[in-house]
Amino acid sequence: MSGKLNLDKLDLQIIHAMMENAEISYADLGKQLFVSGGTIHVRIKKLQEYGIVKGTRLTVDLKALGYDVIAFLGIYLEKSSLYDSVAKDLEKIPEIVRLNYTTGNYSMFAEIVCKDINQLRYVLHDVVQKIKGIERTETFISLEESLNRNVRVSLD
Amino acid sequence: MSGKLNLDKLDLQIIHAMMENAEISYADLGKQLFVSGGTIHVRIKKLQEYGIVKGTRLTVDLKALGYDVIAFLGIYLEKSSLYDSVAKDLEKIPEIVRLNYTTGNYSMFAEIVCKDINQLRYVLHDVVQKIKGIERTETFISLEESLNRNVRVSLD
DNA sequence: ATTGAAAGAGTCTCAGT
DNA sequence: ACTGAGACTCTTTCAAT
Repeated sequence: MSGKLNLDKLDLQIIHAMMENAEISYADLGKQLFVSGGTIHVRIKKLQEYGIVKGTRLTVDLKALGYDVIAFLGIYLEKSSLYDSVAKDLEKIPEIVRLNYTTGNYSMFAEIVCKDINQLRYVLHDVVQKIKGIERTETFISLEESLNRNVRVSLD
Repeated sequence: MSGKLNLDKLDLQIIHAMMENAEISYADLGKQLFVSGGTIHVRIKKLQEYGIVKGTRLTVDLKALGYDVIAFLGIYLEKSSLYDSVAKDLEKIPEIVRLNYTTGNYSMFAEIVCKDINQLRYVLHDVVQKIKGIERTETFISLEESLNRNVRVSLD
């Protein structure tokens, strides 16, 4: 299921190109890679079937939509065995957009997007802190996002 | 430039729907929202011109592509005035996919994607640690990603 | 501003190689 | 497997409202 499948150079070139520009047409991408648009189509279909290409996601200007606050949460659990249960509770909070189980200081790491500081305070104090199993959290508010990009996949 | 523009309910409904499913056709989205496909098209063009909709991004299964390690870095700077210069150096590292200037313990927060632990060690020790202005870093390796989604934009 | 239809461009399928 | 062409679908434009 997971692990590396047998992807050839063309597969990797397609992924590489589409991670830089997801909107390129099959015909144009084919020209760039010296194959037909039909071949690009077949390969992408295969990559989707394998679950390697999961889909596309709309990227928006959150600030312009009134979402002014991005924050990161370092979460301490009472017992790390509570991860699954806490994760399930955190997933129910729509403002939480990312959640990772991590090594190091914190048991888990979350990212949260809010309209303003008041909403952040509400979510942290009245929702997150009431979840059973969370001991305490540390909040890092983003003052500026300088980078947010796809990883550059190598061709080998 | 930034700040809220005059977006009406339809604009927000379009953004809301496309953040859940970026691949829906204008015709289908129009049916769902009781307007024509042409209207959807005009609105999306406007949202793109305003820079509210920035584009789409391909999402892939990084593990399947051999990128087994996601880590978060808390970065301490010697002086926080060095942010811009350090940010510029970090941007040159292709494995760094995200960078935020933050309040709290760390001066900045980065996300890094690597093929394996060896590559992570190389990037941290031989590249990141050699950047002028970085005092030290703390590394949080993700053992599991339980959530990675778009924020759910509200319709008001 | 929105519509509906026509033109243009892209995706998808398939027979041939 | 890849190609090229045809069928199909989607995007884009535009005259009318």
